[in-house]
Amino acid sequence: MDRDDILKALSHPMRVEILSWLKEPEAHFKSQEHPLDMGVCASQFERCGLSQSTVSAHLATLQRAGLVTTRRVGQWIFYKRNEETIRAFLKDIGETL
Amino acid sequence: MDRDDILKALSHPMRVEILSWLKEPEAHFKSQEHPLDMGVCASQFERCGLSQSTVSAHLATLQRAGLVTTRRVGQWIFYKRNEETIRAFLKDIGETL
DNA sequence: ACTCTGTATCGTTAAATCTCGATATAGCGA
DNA sequence: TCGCTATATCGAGATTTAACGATACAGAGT
Repeated sequence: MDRDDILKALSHPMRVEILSWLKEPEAHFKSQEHPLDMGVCASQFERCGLSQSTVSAHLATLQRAGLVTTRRVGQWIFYKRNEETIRAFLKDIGETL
Repeated sequence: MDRDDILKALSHPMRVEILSWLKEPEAHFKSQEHPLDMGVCASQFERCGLSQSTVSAHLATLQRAGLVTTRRVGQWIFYKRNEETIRAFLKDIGETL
């Protein structure tokens, strides 16, 4: 849990929004072959209007910061919030600020 | 209270550290003519090793985000945490993430 | 082996950020 | 008014970031 890395990751509104969407996948991501509790398929995030490569880069940034975890299933990669890291970060930032 | 602006302001470690220092001014800023509860004099922050102009820019960023307030007294400008905004931000980010 | 789909990576361009020294501005005091 | 101190702003260079299209890679199915 690197606070600076996480704050950098959160410094782009789209990445914050992605994390927020992942709190309630069923509310924000409708049609997906696999059950949503496996995670959300990467391509689903293109609904934000950015290109596939840009979305991929944002997801990679979130993963490097430890805010999401990924799981490959066949040709798909599913993204989930990393609740543990997120909780640790919120605790840390709450004590620091 | 603009969450995106605040997150951008917090995306530089030095600015987070400045806010942290301001939690306990007496612990981090020793000799100052005026009482520390007026705020901390801008020049005090140069102890971080950055140049005067760079420190000034960081302080301006924090102020634009509403994280600190300033008060001019004579030729000095005193910086204080804006506890209200900080609290509001922590509440907001805790609910968003 | 070939193709299709999903995702990552590359290369590039534009814009933003960080840092500095130099300069400008503002207020104090002689 | 002049000089001194504190702070802000300017201009420039270096680095980072964001975005895109194109391409590479990986897995599934034919």
